[in-house]
Amino acid sequence: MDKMEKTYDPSFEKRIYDFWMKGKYFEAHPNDEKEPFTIMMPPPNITGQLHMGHALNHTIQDIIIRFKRMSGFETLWLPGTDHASIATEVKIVEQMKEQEGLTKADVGREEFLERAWAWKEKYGGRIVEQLKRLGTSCDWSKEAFTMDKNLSAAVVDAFVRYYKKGLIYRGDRIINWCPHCKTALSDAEVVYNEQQSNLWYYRYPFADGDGYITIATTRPETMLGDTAVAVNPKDERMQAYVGRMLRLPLTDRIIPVVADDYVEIGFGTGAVKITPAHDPNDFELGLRHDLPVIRVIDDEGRMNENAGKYCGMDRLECRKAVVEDLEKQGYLEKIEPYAHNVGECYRCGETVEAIVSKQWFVKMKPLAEPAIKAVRSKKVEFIPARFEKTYFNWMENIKDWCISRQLWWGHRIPAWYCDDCGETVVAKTAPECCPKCGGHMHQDEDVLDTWFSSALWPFSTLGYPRKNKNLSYFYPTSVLVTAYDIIFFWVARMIFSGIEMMHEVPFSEVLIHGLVRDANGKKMSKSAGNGIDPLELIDTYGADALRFSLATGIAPGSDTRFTVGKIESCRNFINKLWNASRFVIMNVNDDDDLSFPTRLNGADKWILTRLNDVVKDVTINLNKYEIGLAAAKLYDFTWSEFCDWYIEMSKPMLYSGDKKAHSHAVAMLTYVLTAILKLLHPFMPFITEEIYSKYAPKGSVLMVSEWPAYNKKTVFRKEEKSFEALRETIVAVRNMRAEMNVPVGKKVKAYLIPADEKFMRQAAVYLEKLAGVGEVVFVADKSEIAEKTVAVVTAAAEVLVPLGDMVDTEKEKDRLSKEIAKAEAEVKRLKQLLSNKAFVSKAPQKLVDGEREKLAQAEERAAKLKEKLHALE
RNA sequence: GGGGGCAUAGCCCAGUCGGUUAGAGCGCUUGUUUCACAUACAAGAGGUCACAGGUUCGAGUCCUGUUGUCCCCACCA
Repeated sequence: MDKMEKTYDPSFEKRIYDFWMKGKYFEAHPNDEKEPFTIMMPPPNITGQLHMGHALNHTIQDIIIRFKRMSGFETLWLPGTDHASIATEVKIVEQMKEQEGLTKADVGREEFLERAWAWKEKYGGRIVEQLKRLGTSCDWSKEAFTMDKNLSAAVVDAFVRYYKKGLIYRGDRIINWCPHCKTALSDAEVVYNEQQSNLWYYRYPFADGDGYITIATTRPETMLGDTAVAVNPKDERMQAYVGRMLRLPLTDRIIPVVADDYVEIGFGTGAVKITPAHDPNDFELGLRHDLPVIRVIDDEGRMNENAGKYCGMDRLECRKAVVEDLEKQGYLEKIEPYAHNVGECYRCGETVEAIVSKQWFVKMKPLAEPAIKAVRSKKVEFIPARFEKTYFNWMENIKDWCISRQLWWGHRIPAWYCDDCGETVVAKTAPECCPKCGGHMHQDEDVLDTWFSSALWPFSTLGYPRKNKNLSYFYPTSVLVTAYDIIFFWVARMIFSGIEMMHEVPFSEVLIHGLVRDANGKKMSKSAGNGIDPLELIDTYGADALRFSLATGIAPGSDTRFTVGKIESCRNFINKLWNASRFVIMNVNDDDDLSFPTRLNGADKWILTRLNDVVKDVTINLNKYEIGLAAAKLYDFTWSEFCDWYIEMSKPMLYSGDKKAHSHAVAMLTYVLTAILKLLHPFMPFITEEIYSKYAPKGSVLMVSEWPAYNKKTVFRKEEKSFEALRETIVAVRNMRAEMNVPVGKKVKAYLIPADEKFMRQAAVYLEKLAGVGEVVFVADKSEIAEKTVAVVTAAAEVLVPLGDMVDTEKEKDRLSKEIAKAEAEVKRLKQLLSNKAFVSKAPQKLVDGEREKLAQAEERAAKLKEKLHALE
């Protein structure tokens, strides 16, 4: 046996991980003898560093995958990273600017991409190494990157197929534009934050000089692009104005007053200025009324030539100027303070502009329909189910997805345009010349939304579009594990992509977890500086402790707070396991026979019964992804039952000097310990493997061992009950000692009137060891006892302890009275319950019988206690 | 505007098909350096399960409403 240190020290974790890697235990291969179980890792961004969110996400996945592996599945957990188009590009641009004062334009596309790949080489590996420290059992031989050759092939394949089916189109639409990143964004990439601003009221005069109409706006500068004013057709105040023309202030443009339901009668003045080029609603309204679209803001967020004298100004600067000019020229009616939501770029925080621009879009309606059906028909199940609502709400109201990005880092759009005739060709490879006129063709400059490639992740990582064994064996995958904040970005898009491309949903279950918050419930973020570095926690407490602290007390879909106290208590639990194991292992002698004992004693039968129940429950919990419940059960069983009771009960046998008894005890201890190690392994893989290696047969590896099975041959309900009663008795004696101030070390004598003499004679040794009873005298009748005693009454026995001078009659009377009151309250409650005819007739018979038995016990206990009290008076 | 979560011990949270004495952890009180572990052991205190109704033999759990709180979506200028 290896020597084990007194205190658990997690420094062996790296050694264990290397051992697993060397053994290739993480690798999965198509195997027709086994059922596959597949998880696709949500690929972290190459720019990312491991944070607590990753730690939680990967801990959950690893628990599931290790559990399934031990349960006999061919388990594939496929890891990888995401090129994170915009996030990475933003970082590289920042770095170039800071370090060299260079811009993208300075270096050019080719050199920029070289830098990006260099960045990927340098930082893409960083997060992978960090993941390994957590103990993740992914198949690293299949590690993927969204811009790998074959994954890029999948992207092109998907784009071309969508295009040919008419599901991808190019057109002028209003899109979200980030003036800082200088790219289009999808709706999902815009976050809204409330800002304090004003509502400006301006008078637009009628062209014929007769009166004016007042409009209210939050964006005065866009008035330069106004092409109409709209009113509600039902608005009686406005009806006379419809069809009349207005003279747009600061310009010489004449614009109409149009009627449209979009305008809310009660808001503002009831008249809205319409800027089709810079507002999504105005754009739609403009289409309905065939209004001109006049762009006044350019890609940099500056006013363009259509803005007349304001040309070249930044849009915020222009706002000031326009506000000033309108006031000077007498158009201002009033200004009211107003709070409203402003869209910001999810990557850089810049205020997003709505701009009309030519972009590529995915037509969503035809894709959304089958994706909705798949969830409705439970082909894909969300856990917890309430997230289906979020999903439906999004899918049912979805607009077309803008997928082109004016960036360089990403998958270039496989579209070519003819220099001469403008013909568009979408193909997997570059056309040599224009099929129409033979002219030269150039490729679209833009790249695809990074989420376009992530949407294909469940099959692109398995080699699609190449037909191969991995793809047919491991697809569709089993469960996707992710936080709720990414359902729209990723989960929804994987579902429709999988259905469209593979004709099969990408996964049958989506396990949603929450976010890791700080001790005060705040979201951890870099800017707030309240993030905790998981790597530091691993250094201090070990990966096992971090994992267990994240796994315990969590419920699917709910956020969890992380505190240092929590990880400390988990570390303490691991230390407990370490020391319990150390105790077991150091008691194993070379000549001990460790085979399972043929004759079991009462304590054995009790712990085996409890173990079976735990195996059963934990297996059910894990199959239902109830990770927090499973963890709590194991914590409790290991500590409160195995350590606190079974190990203590094994000591008399271990120290008896009887070789056979010693063998028996260590055989049982190692048997239960092994089961515990297996059950805990998914949660704390390192320490369980390490402990197991100290005593397991050579070559036996815990992580690929078999998951414990419920064995009804080792379930003993009668003994379980007897032992529960014995435990109760021991606790009651300890309690009595504490109350009567009996010194800890003092052995007392006890008269015993047992309920089951045979059982108690066997169990008497535990009273001595665990309750400090030095001498047990079995008596049939209390008349045999002459001394003054303190009485403890339980279902297992009456225990009468003479304490000599320490017996204080008054104190004992008080104590007994309290006990009697408790017992009588119980009797009263149960009598009431059982006198309820409806309960007796309608409740399950088993429950009623149980309550009857409880009543009988409580009555007996109360009677005995009263007798004792009587005797003292 | 629409949707959802949460409200349980001093604190932070579990609580599975509704089952009758509501559980951990931390903290608190008391005692213990006992031969696996003081990162420990033993004993204990501490709860009107937000509030009001309802369904049920039985409700922390299901339904309705109220209050408080957090989040997501939409974006009425």
